[in-house]
Amino acid sequence: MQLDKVVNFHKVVGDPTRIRIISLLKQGPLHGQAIANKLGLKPPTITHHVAKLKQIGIVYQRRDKNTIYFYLDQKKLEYSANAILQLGEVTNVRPEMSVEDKDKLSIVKNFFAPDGTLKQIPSQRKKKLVVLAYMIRGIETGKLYEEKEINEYIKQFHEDYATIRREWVMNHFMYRENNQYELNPKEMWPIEF
Amino acid sequence: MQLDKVVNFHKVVGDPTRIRIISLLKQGPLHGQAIANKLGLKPPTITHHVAKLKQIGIVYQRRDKNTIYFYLDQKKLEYSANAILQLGEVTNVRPEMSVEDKDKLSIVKNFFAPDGTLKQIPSQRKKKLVVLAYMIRGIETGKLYEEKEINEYIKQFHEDYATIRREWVMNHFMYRENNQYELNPKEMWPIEF
DNA sequence: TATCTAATTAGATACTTATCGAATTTGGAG
DNA sequence: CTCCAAATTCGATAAGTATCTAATTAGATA
Repeated sequence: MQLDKVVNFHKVVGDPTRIRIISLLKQGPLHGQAIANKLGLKPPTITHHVAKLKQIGIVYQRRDKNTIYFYLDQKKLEYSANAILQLGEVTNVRPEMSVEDKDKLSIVKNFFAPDGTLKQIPSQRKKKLVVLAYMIRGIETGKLYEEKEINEYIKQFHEDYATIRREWVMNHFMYRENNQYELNPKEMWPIEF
Repeated sequence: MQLDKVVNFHKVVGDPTRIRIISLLKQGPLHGQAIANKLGLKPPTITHHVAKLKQIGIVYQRRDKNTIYFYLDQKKLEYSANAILQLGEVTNVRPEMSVEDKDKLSIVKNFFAPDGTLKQIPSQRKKKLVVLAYMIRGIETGKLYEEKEINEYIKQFHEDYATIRREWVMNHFMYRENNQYELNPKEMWPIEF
């Protein structure tokens, strides 16, 4: 049961300082000192709170020189906020499919040529999901992609980018909103990877 | 800003015992002792937690003889869980319309006959909302109504029940799902009442 | 009215945690 | 290598709170 996860999400979010940080990051990424200034708090306090927000996965960071920028993962936030609504639901058997790591490895070996291209799209659902998850590794969390970019990226594996792109969206690896694409949090994937 | 409200909601929900109570009540109403037994806790502890759940409006109670049954307000839970997602949004100017109490009173006096029937449906938006909110008093929180029941209820005020029913749904006083109707939490109403 | 049951209140204890100052670490830049 | 700025870790303090027992209240029934 992911009951603990739900509890922890709300415990973390149920703090005025952290809600204010979330509000700030919603407008765009910020670095630690900037957050501290805007909230009238000291850097150690920000580290403390951001650590908790990272722990529940709704904030991630990227480094630029000496400065670390913190980003809000809106999709993950949305997903986590809604988890409480499906507490007792039968559809709670996520991940739908559990596959042994060694099986994943052999599937990948079978379907990809030595040059890294995909020989064919598997027709078996399980194998298809493994291949889809494998290929999506290069897509970054929190980044918005144009359809063109996605297509270009997929071409390194296979010429039929349209099918693969559609499979990604259909199987909740990605999210599509007015022609832009975004990686979904792994919790939404139909398979562990 | 309802920032405090959002914080408080998550603070209250971010506790394992209270999440377990929510899960229990999701399956149907229960009285205090029953909850205490199921969770292996003492009655005072349940009182403590339920008080908090009531305070944020997701639980309400109804008395039957000496026993008090606690109910989960699912719609309110849903609404509150999603509030965090609209934190910085412009649409945050709820309630859309603020009306003085004395104005409400005179609107009600003008539009309702001494026998309690509605003389006519106001065309002015503000007055219409006041009248709609006034008539919905008799609809109970958390109860599911068939369309027929709603119609019968409205007829005590006005013969054109279809229009009034439609107005209630359009203005978020009620929620409709596969031909059943349910009162929305007051936070969703376009007016205070 | 007296009595019974469920619920609540009050007070105590133990545990958690938000915040800060001081010290340390990290990763460039000169 | 040395210096610098940003971030983190550590330890202390103060505030908050989940849980219990014991005592009290609220409502119904006889």
